[in-house]
Amino acid sequence: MSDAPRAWQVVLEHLERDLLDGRLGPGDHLPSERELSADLGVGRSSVREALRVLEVMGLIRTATGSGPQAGAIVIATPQGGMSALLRLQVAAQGFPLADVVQTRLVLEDAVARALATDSRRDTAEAHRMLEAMDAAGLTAAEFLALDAQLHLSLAEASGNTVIAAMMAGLRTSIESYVLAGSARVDDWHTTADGLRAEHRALVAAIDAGDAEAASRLVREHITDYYRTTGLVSG
Amino acid sequence: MSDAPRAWQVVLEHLERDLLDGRLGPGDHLPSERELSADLGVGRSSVREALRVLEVMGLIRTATGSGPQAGAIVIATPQGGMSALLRLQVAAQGFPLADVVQTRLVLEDAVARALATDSRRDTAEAHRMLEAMDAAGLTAAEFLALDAQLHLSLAEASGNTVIAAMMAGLRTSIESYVLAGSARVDDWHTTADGLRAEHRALVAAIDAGDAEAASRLVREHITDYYRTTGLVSG
DNA sequence: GCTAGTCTGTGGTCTGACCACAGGAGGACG
DNA sequence: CGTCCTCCTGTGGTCAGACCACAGACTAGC
Repeated sequence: MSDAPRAWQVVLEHLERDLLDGRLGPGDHLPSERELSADLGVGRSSVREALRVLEVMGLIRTATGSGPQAGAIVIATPQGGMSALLRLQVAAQGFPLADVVQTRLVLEDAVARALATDSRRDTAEAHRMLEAMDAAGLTAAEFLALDAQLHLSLAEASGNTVIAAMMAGLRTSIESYVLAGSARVDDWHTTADGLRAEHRALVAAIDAGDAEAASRLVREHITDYYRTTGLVSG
Repeated sequence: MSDAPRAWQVVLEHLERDLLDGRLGPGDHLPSERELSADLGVGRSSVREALRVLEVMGLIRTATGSGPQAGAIVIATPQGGMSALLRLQVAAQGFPLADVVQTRLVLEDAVARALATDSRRDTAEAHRMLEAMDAAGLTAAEFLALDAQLHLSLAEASGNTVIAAMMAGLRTSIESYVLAGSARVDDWHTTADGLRAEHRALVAAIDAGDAEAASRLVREHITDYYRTTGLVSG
């Protein structure tokens, strides 16, 4: 029957259980590869395959050498893993671009509403991004990078780590398409000015606590960009 | 200098480029491990580490033997990868439970609204789940499994593969907690009846095209469960 | 007490060797 | 001629062993 658990799955499940049961937590060191190999009765290469998965998913980081920083350490940093997953799925055509954009719309809308109705919101980082985007001589790539950071800072300000990670991942997964879209715009300078104005209006609405306006502005902002660049019909 | 790209990253990036450039697509066979190893000038073990990542993320499936079904084949099935990622991140405490629940609320709300306003919606599968949940003698685990399928079928009916995958992943990541929550309920039978009624009301609102009611019902439905089971305060 | 060299253990990688498996090619047989 | 059966090939799955680079600890020497 299916009583053939693959060796690397044994390792992965063992480590997952250690995480769930609290034997492992953020900052802890994993046993060394050779130790895990011996303990679980599998080859070291199988251990490495499992560790590789955890590393790409952002659960651990590895370092060579010795000392407190060496070895595999649990660091739950979800954004990297989410970005990798979404980017690869889009590349493999598992996620249509339109679905990614629409999902971003849903999440951005939720973030804008949540922030506007949160009296303890902190939009300082977002304001810093707005300032940075005013700099003259920015290339489209630089501008869009700051644009991404602005949206991400809003997501992080909302306090929901899952949504922030998903937003970062969604953005990463379509980064190349967004950049390609900017090249299709005849007058990038004018477009950028429009984006700047939309950003300021959005943050202003959030600061004012106007959830409805913030929701409307963010949806228009995103929809407009994808329509003008022709990335997504509609 | 950080000019030390790790061998498995070379493989991963090579394959990602093949996917992006269309040289690889769903259904295609990857070169054999030994061939990739020779072509890229890395060891076979490094190739395997990269393939393992792609497999866990749901991008490929591998099979031994020979013939058309053997080898590594591109299959972009996002739900498995998303589930694994979210489950592990929750286990590693990268995602607080409350954030997962809140994100689910946002997505379910979006799904309910989208379905209600979509004239071409197909809720047949959801109705089948409703029927199945009426069966007598269901254990809590069985009931909750059907519950998950119901919500997932709604997400899939909305047509957004990204949201469907995220919902599946979010649900998986908190599956054990949801089940544990059911054990805390004094009178599960009554609770299950309440859930049945809420489900039917939700689907009815969707079928009636009443987005506002569907939104309100789904939010109450989810919030209620987590409050009664004491999993999330508030 | 300080410095410089050595030692130890880590991940990173490669090589080679098996195994189980599934299908195809070919021959043996009716 | 058709059918069945055996062998062969190529695949992923796994393991063992061997290096390497690295970073810190440890130690001998000054």
